[in-house]
Amino acid sequence: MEKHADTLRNHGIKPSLTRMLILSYLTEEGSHPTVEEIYKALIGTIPTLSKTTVYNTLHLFTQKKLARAVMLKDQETRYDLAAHPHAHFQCLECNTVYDTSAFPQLSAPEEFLKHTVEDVSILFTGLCQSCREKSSHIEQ
Amino acid sequence: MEKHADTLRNHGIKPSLTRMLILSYLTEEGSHPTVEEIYKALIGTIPTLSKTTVYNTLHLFTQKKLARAVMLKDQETRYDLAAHPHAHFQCLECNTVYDTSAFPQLSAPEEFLKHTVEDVSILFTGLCQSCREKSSHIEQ
DNA sequence: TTATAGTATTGTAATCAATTCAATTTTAAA
DNA sequence: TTTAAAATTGAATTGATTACAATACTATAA
Ligand SMILES: [Mn+2]
Ligand SMILES: [Mn+2]
Ligand SMILES: [Zn+2]
Ligand SMILES: [Zn+2]
Repeated sequence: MEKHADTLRNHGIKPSLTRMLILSYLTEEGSHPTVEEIYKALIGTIPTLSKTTVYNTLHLFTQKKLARAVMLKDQETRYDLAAHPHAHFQCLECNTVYDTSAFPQLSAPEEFLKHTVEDVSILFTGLCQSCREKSSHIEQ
Repeated sequence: MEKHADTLRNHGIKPSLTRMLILSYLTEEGSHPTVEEIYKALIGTIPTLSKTTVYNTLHLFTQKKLARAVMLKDQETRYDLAAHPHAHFQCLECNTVYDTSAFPQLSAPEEFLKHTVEDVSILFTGLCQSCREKSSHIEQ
């Protein structure tokens, strides 16, 4: 838990209990959680927790480059820690999101060199292995 | 106009006037328009146009691979023709979206080979040239 | 300790893009 | 023309997000 307090301080965020628990959830529990998921996961531990606080905290984390909003084919915003940049694959059938361990090698387009590129998001979409096997089992 | 009718037919879409005008707008007018923008642009020409029809049409175009929903840091979904796949750069200051002429060379992550990848989205974000020049002019 | 100011958290109301759905209109085939 | 299917409409609703004012908490100075 002190580890999370340090992480917060390192990003210029004062470590409150709520903030530590949200960081803890992002670090150890669910992957790419929504505000709703985080709220439901923590309301047992922090009975006074407000959904607005979860929104506020994630905005703060994002601003301080501790977390980032993942770009996915979803209506609800999903969040990820910013520490290890990586690409995503999202299955359009079951909506599962898979991570890459490393960031894919990407040659920057010359046309964008005149701009100041701060970040890159890469999302692969398609049918995941599990869904493909299921559907090939159904269609004889 | 007959060109757009052909394009629609080639994608298995029956060419109605509304659909041709929406395709025309995507092709010739604004870049990465929202539903709202398309609606406002066409309501003069089709006074009975419903926003629901614009939503329906864009969903149909997307399903038939004629258009695609562009993934951007925006609350409103923006649309693009699917014909020429390309990456985007979005300025976080002025929100302008720039296109690449070609799709950046991207080595597919091995971890995703077991899935069936159907599409890839690439978004660069940062500060565009114009905004950078403006801000460097202000700060002496 | 107490007062005070700044920060964090809360809860309600409002916003707004997107969807639902039943009614209506249009189109094309019989 | 009749009829069925497809396309379009518009009102109501959903649901994520934001705005905002009230309350609670924290830290520091008197
Ligand atoms: Mn991830
Ligand atoms: Mn584009
Ligand atoms: Zn799947
Ligand atoms: Zn800009």
